[in-house]
Amino acid sequence: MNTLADKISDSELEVMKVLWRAEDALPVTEIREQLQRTRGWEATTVKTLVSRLVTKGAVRQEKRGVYYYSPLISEQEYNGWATNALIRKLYNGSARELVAALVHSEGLTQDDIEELRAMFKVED
Amino acid sequence: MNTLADKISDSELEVMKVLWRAEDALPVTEIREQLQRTRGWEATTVKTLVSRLVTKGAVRQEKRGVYYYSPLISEQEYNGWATNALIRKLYNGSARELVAALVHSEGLTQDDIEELRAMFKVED
DNA sequence: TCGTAAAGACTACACGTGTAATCTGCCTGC
DNA sequence: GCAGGCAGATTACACGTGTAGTCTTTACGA
Repeated sequence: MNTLADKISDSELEVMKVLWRAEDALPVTEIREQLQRTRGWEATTVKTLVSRLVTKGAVRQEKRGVYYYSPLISEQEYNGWATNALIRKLYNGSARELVAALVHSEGLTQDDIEELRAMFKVED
Repeated sequence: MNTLADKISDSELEVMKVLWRAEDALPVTEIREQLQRTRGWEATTVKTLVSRLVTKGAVRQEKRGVYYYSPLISEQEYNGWATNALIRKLYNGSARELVAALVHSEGLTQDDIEELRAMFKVED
């Protein structure tokens, strides 16, 4: 229902994405550098976001001279939670309804549909 | 990108749902009654939410003695926008990725999958 | 050795949101 | 005609979020 996941804000999510992409823990300098380029954020902004994530328990902080940060929740977990939240909010909790809506509303291209059909064949 | 849709808050969405379910415009009294039961909200809370929706342009207000309210955006539109926002935020803009994630993560039951397969067959 | 820069902590501040209370004017029933 | 109640407008207020600035400590280079 309400876990860590729905407490991560949009800006914080950008930080999570950086951490998810990294294979190892990152010092804030690294995170900052990426987000400075991609989002134009100031160093302190990034620091604030990282701190909030630590407080929320979504990111671990470990001291190796300077602090290094690594995610405590995986991208799959997060995406799963967020997606389920949407499904509950908009589609009466039915994932099938969501997919049906996508199919009927041009959210999917013909190619997507081909791929998905293949996927469904494999699934059982 | 950013339309009306992403400006409707969670509480406001509850109001929209009431309006979407109604075939005709509703006076605030009606809306309030439903939300009082289902959500336990005070009358003024409901009024605030409705007003904010009017300000945001998501709901139309017309005076028939007392004010009557009706949605200016449909549930399909809204769901479409919100779903696409999620897809952009979490799945690199690919609806197919979203569906793939659902299939792989037990979001769908076996029955759902059956139904979806049928749906895909019909789709082309 | 002293200044300067960087890391980290603390503070800031406006805006949206959830959730309401209060005020004011009007209509209705006694 | 007066009181009470309801519609509508205005105000409230704490919390999260986006986006930073400032203060403090520490280490390094000149």
